[in-house]
Amino acid sequence: MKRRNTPSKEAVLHLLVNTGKAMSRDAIEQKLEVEIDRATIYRVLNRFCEDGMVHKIVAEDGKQYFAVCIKCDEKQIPDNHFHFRCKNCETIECLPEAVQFSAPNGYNVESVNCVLTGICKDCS
Amino acid sequence: MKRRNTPSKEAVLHLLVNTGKAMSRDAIEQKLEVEIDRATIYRVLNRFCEDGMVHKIVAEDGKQYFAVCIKCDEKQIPDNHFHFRCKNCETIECLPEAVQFSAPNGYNVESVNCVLTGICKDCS
DNA sequence: TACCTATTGCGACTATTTCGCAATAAGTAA
DNA sequence: TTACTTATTGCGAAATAGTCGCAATAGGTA
Repeated sequence: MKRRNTPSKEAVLHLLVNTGKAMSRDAIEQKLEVEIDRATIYRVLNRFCEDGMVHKIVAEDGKQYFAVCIKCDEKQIPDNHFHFRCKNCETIECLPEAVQFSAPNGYNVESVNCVLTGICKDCS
Repeated sequence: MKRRNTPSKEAVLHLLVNTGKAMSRDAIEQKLEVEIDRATIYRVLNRFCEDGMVHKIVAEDGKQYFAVCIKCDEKQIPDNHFHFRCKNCETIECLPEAVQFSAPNGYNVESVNCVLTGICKDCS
């Protein structure tokens, strides 16, 4: 299953890189200058996740948010950092702080999904 | 808006207390002996949340889970502890460990939603 | 240039959660 | 007990997010 370069992939990736925050499919679709189908956006994003270029967070609103995290490569578990979701500007950003936890004996943690919700620096 | 006692409320609350884990509306509906409407279950659960008897977690699957947390009263922010979601038995439980974080300056955290996903003690 | 197949767009579909409205019933007071 | 107020319920409809199958399109390679 070799990947191919397409305008859709490039547009979505550029948008994520430029924004620097985690975005929902909805936000991505609105900010895109090209028009891309809903299903395609999801497929592109999920492919990015599979390839480790992007990570996915699920916020308190139950929606998926996708972000290119610059520091991902440096860590073993890529997305074990906190995320901050601003209720005002509706964005999610990756916080530099890593999530510290020690699961009880017998619990095997495979992934971490930590979102702090509130008002961000720019909005307060 | 005074609350009234109804069989539906009692049934849902008893189930949550007996189970001791966080349950989705789906799981609640299946385990209930009485038949209660979907919408009613949601309304009952959300009322419990408003009253501080129950807290809500959103997991990586985007679904809402509700739990009576015994230790809630002892803390200021009620649900700032980790949750563990088992991919095998499909349950979510409250872990005793509190979430430690320090948001950057200017960020105002109002709520915390931290879910660790993996295989729980009973399933591994 | 031709070919293989990854990718796209479209439409339909599932699942979760919410909402409006009329009917029911819990709590209170007479 | 009876009457009354209104919180609560059930039902149907609807909003929203995300997925899937299929035919058409278009990268990449030979």
